[in-house]
Amino acid sequence: MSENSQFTKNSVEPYYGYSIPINEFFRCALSVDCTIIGYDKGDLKILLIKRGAEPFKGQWALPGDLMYPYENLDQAAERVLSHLTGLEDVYMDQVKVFGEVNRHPVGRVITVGYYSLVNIQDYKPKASAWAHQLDWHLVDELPELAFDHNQIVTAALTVLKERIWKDEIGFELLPEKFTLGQIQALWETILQEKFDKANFRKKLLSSQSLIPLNENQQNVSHRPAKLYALCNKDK
Amino acid sequence: MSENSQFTKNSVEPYYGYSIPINEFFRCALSVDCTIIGYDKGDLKILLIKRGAEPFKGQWALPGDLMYPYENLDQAAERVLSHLTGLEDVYMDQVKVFGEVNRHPVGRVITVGYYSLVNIQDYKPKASAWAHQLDWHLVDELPELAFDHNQIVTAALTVLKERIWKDEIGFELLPEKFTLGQIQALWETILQEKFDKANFRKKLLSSQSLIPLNENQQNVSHRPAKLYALCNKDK
DNA sequence: TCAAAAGTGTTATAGGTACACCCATGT
DNA sequence: ACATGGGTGTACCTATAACACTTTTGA
Repeated sequence: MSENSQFTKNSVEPYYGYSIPINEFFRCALSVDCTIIGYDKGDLKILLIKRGAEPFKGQWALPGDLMYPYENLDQAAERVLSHLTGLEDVYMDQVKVFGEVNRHPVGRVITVGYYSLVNIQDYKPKASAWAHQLDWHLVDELPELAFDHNQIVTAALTVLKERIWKDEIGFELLPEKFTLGQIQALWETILQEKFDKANFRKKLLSSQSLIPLNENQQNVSHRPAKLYALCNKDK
Repeated sequence: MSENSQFTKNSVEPYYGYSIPINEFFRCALSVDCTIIGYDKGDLKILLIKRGAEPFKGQWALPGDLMYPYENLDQAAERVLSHLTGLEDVYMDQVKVFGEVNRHPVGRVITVGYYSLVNIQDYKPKASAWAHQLDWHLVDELPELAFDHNQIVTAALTVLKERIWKDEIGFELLPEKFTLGQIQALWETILQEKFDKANFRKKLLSSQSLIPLNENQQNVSHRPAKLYALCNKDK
């Protein structure tokens, strides 16, 4: 039971027999919070902002915003991401809704968690009034975040793990041209698991989702690897 | 862009630079809509109510309700289900959020889709003021539903299919004691796919999630099948 | 010449598919 | 006797796991 509500469970009847004025229901705000995941030299990172205003002023948080009256949730999430990174057409998806009564001190704010995968090389930081400071943080060294944002990150990473094999995502975290070794290292980082090199590449190549390029790695102190590109997804 | 909003995209700035009063954000309501799935003699069914009030008066809809100020989303969903069926401790899970701007004619209502699985035999209908009429409808013969409820049902069924193997759910739709043939028929109905009898039972029995009982089917005009019960889930 | 990572082949095994067959019961 | 669904065994095939080996580069 929330302290910021004068209504108790016993005072209400369900549906069309509302014991409180209908207007009392229209007092929620919706927000989106984005877990923006990047990959850099073998490490998974999350883009965080330092909050410039109360509540949780000075604390790190996921970039997010209230949903405006004219937009739907997906649009709000895309707006947050594009304002922050300047990137458009980035992979994004819903994770889960977080609706605990007291999760936001200012009022009843229900948030929808999103996650997106960006290639850190493409990312151009755009500091702005609402994001005084923003930085990539190592995924296993996250500070304590504002609100329930640590929970949102955890849920986002779980969803990513579940979807990586099935939907063949994750390539968004790599440059356009990549080697099989890079994919393997990335998936091993995400799934926290080691794979046999030979078996991994057999499986990946048989999936028909990679295009082999006529190009090799350069300036590496070992046999240069063949570069691949992602097939335009048909499914 | 919604017609019931006086705000346009160009008039706003993101986050902490709000160009509209903060109160304008706290005008949403949250609702839950439950896709209650049952299984009866080889058919999947969904429990629908006939709406007794505008909007969409007289039209079939998913049972749902606005979320009260004192409760969180899961609690709201449990309340809807328990008021409707009298059942407690039923399998339930979030499906997805539906937040299109104009999805609800009365105002900005964002709904969270839930789905739950109930054994029709245990179900005791509880007609009430808000549900004048309620009935099970065959899943492939659903009428046109109020709001975006057809979309919610589709999403719920997709989630069910995705989770059935991984999480070994679906048993909730069967009586406490069941035969392997019954499970196979159920899964074939849900997944719209036929399985080889021998292979299906090998796979299921090797999963260690069923307890064989010392009991058989009775009064069937063929060899009576052994009854099984679901193992208390440990994972 | 060495380290380091790319890249390939071979074998064993587990799991899945297809299908044939027998069993117990009510009518 | 037969229809109906329960229940089992076997042979085959494919996916994958384990591991050994060769190749190409920079230092």
